Amino acid sequence: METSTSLATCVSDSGLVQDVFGWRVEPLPVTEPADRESSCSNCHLRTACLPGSLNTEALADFAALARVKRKVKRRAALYRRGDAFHSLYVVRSGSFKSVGVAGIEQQKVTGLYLPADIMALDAICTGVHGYDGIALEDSEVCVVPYERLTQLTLRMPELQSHLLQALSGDIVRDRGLMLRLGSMTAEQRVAAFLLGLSARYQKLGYAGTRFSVRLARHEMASYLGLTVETVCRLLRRLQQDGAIESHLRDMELKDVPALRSLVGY
Amino acid sequence: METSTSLATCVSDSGLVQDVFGWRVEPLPVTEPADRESSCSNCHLRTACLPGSLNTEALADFAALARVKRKVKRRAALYRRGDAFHSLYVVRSGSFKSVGVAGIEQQKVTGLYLPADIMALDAICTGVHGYDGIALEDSEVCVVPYERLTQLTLRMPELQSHLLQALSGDIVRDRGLMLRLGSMTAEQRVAAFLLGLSARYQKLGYAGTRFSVRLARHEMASYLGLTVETVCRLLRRLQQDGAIESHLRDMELKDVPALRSLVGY
DNA sequence: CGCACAGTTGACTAACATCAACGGGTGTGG
DNA sequence: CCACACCCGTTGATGTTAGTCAACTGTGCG
Repeated sequence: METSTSLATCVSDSGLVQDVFGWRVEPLPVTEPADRESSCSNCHLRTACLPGSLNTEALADFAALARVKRKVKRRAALYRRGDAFHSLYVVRSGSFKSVGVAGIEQQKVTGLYLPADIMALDAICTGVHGYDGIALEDSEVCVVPYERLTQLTLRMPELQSHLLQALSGDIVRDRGLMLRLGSMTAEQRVAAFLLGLSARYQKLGYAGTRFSVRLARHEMASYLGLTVETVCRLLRRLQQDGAIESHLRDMELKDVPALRSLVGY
Repeated sequence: METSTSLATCVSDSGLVQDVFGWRVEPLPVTEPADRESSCSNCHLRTACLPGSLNTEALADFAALARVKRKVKRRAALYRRGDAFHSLYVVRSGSFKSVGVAGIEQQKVTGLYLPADIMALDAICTGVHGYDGIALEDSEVCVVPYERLTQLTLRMPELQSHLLQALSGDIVRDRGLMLRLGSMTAEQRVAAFLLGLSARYQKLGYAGTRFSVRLARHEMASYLGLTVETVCRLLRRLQQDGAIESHLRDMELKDVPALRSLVGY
């Protein structure tokens, strides 16, 4: 059971798919059509999502395209490194991490995906998934078949524009993280990570000062290019300084300006 | 004068535009139409470039779109952080770096662009350039107006596909660098950087074992998140170990397997 | 209830940054 | 064309940061 639901990310209730305990599990075999009426038109994430501000008829077309949903249990894989790429995935509820390999069997967390984030954009260029996509909690995604999407975008300039923006946005985010990892101290990285998460949650309509980091300490460390111990120590230091309150994965930002000044903005 | 032309990157001979010495120079005021006949159809970079394998008539359309070239003198800016985004740029000859700010007036090199690379993809999502694009030598780019490009892609599925792949490829590269910066030692970063450059030059048809790093030491250091001194020391170490031969910006990879094993592949 | 693992803390170490100094190449101005 | 200055590149000595090793506690799950 996940520790807390302080974030209330509408985790789907009925888990239909069995998962296996542990890190090495098979990807779920097949996609499953959605029985419930869950079109894009009545999705609370719509404005933040790919269809964005499409008009109603265009929205219907897109909704038909993204009709198939898929549930993924905690720790299960949505896709695996090496799998053939066929679809993009939009996080509908829950959260995911992307995991790559760095060096000899060194796993490294390369991305964190929250609701409305698009996964597998990096696989477009090669046709093969370059990273594992692992659910951090019981989650659900909208499956967007890529071939059909690119056909649809030809008819819908706005959608094409959105897709290009999404890809570009990913580049911006990656490059921002690069800047961070390259030339920031460990403390700055941690602070920047928390501020970044806060901003993303705010965009989703949450408060942004209280949230749950869905990553475990070692995942967080991997993501930031640090060790578990230093992450731990730095969180404690930030807490002692009164900048945050942290208990396991629950975070509360108590002094955002202090965090900002740490990062240098 | 640039130190060497060991790479023979067909730098255009006649410099029409005056540049100003130093780091802070004005962006070139206007684009200039190409007088010479320099269509995509007879460009030696074509297969590696955006149009890729378009058929002849489609190629003509694209060539018309990208007809305008622009020369940029060494150290001059193709665009500046904050400039409105209107066009993508494909490097035709020469090379560029993208420079961002990290913290308080800390400049950081975030990208290195060689011939056939597309610049400013990150600006699509915001409509504003997020980084300075600075020529590392006298260079030339093809100007690709973004609005017109997105209109053209609607008629040309292949081109749309190429564009999406290019964007996705950028994500892959960024993420690869992230993996590097995050969890590699300084020596590994340097080795990985050299191997990466080698691969890119090979794709352009060069040998890949002898090339000129167009970045100065401090730029290289910035790009890799290190200091000038450590980059220096590590290059020396690699040279002592017989893995490379380096004289200023001229590099020769003498033992690629050794470099690979350092990085862990 | 107990095991396994996540999280935390402390002592020590290695890696990299910082500070300082110097040769040499490059670009500029005389 | 030459001289000077500046910056690039390099090297050594020292300092600080974060990684490593080890031990312990807390938590969740079987």
